[in-house]
Parts: sequence; C-alpha cells; structure tokens
Amino acid sequence: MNKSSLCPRFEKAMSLLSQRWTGLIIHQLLEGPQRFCTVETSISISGRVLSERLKDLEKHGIVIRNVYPETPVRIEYSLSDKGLALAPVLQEIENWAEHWIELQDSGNSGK
Amino acid sequence: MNKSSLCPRFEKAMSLLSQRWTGLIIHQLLEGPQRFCTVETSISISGRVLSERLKDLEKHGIVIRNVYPETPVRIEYSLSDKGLALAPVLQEIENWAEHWIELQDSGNSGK
DNA sequence: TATAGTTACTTACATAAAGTAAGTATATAG
DNA sequence: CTATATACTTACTTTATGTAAGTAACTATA
Repeated sequence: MNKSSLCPRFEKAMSLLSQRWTGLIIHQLLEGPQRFCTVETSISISGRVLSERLKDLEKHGIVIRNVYPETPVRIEYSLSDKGLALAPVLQEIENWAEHWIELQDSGNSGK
Repeated sequence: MNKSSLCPRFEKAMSLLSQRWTGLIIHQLLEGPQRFCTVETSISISGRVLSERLKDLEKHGIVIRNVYPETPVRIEYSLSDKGLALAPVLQEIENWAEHWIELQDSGNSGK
C-alpha cells in the first residue's frame, strides 16, 4: 500500500513509457516527422494500436499531429519539445542494449 | 515490413523494458535487495504478475534470486550487473518526469 | 497434536489490452 | 462510375493482467 515511496511524477512517466509500443513509437519519431503508415510499417505495430497510442501521446503533449491540406491531404506526426526531451532516455536504453543484450539466446550475458 | 531499420538489440531491450511493471520492479530493486512481499506492496503489483516478471527478469540475467536457508527461509531478489546497468535509464526517466510531468492534469505541459 | 500465522508462491477465473481483418471517409485519377 | 491511396474505425479473437482463493513449507502458540 505504500505507493508513497514512489515519486508521483516518476510513476506517471512510467505508466506512459511502460505501455507497449510507446517507446518504439517515440524512438521512431526521433528520426523526424512521419506519416501514420510509415510508423506502422517501420515498427510492425497494428494500425488499431498505433492510432490509439498516437492519440494518447498527443493528449499528453508528447506527439503533435500536423495536417497539411495538400492534395491528397498529408498528415504527419512529430515530437513536441516534451517528446524530444525523451531522447536521452532512449539513448540510455540503446547504450544498455549495446553492452548487455546478446542476440543468440535470451539468457544472461556473462559480460 | 522494414523492421531492419531497428537495431535488434534495441528491439529486444524494448520488448523487455516496455512490459508493464518491469521498469518499476527494477527501480524498486535499485534501492537494494528485497523480498517478494516488499516489492509487491511497494509498487502495488499483483503477486501473480510479480512472480511472472521476476522469473522472466531472472531468466534474462537481470534479477538474481537469493535463497537464505535461515529459519524461516528468506528469499531476496537483487539486481545483477546487467540489472544495475539500467540505473542510468531509470535516472533519465526521472529527470524527464521532473521537468515535464505535471501532476494536476494529464494534458500537455506548457514548459 | 491441533490451530493459526507467515512467506512465497500457484491456480482458476474475470476483465482489459492488443492483434487481425474488414470496413469507412475523403480525395484524386482514369 | 470505378479504382486507388491514406488514415483511420469497428467487430471479433487472442493474449496479458487483475483478483481472489489455494498450496507448501515452516514457526509459534495452545
């Protein structure tokens, strides 16, 4: 019951970032603004869940939905400053993965 | 279809870390070795899922299960070097949360 | 010896989240 | 009018998680 030991900001951040796909979507958008179908195929997420996640991330001010009334209309998703600020988090995960994840099996690394 | 754009190590790391509770469990264990019930109550996770996660994290060499044949037997979970190496990731999430997460509403921060 | 308590789980079942596939809306091209 | 494309939404299935009860091993108390 002592959830009090956790910083509520951290807890909120974790509830966002520990959702499936959220990290990969942000990582993908760090490469630049992209369309729905680009993200969809890049990370092999289902359209249903991508739609859900993008709406959620937009609601949290992490992702921005840009509509270009071209012909045909083009919609691009990009990261806000809040979203771009997550770059160091993803970078640290990459660093860790480089050092500690082995590809052959999923067992423990002896490094 | 082009999953090739993702580093497979990173992808593997994300599939672990983006599971619900994984981050909070590691964050909790960064405070030191702890018993099952301590983790359970600290982060309000259900015993069923905690058991599942600890087994998975142990399998991946991130968590170590220490059995002390005392009376009564004491079982403590701690982080391996691989697990301890995740500290910078959690730290970056904390930094981000400090700067960008507001507590009142879940909307976008204007910072 | 019987009863109850504690820890670390496991099992059975219910609900929530995610995957799959088809459908809709809007627009252009032919 | 038909076909194509993008960005979704909807209906349905599968998987993950939550809840609550149960089990195993041991201790403490009556």
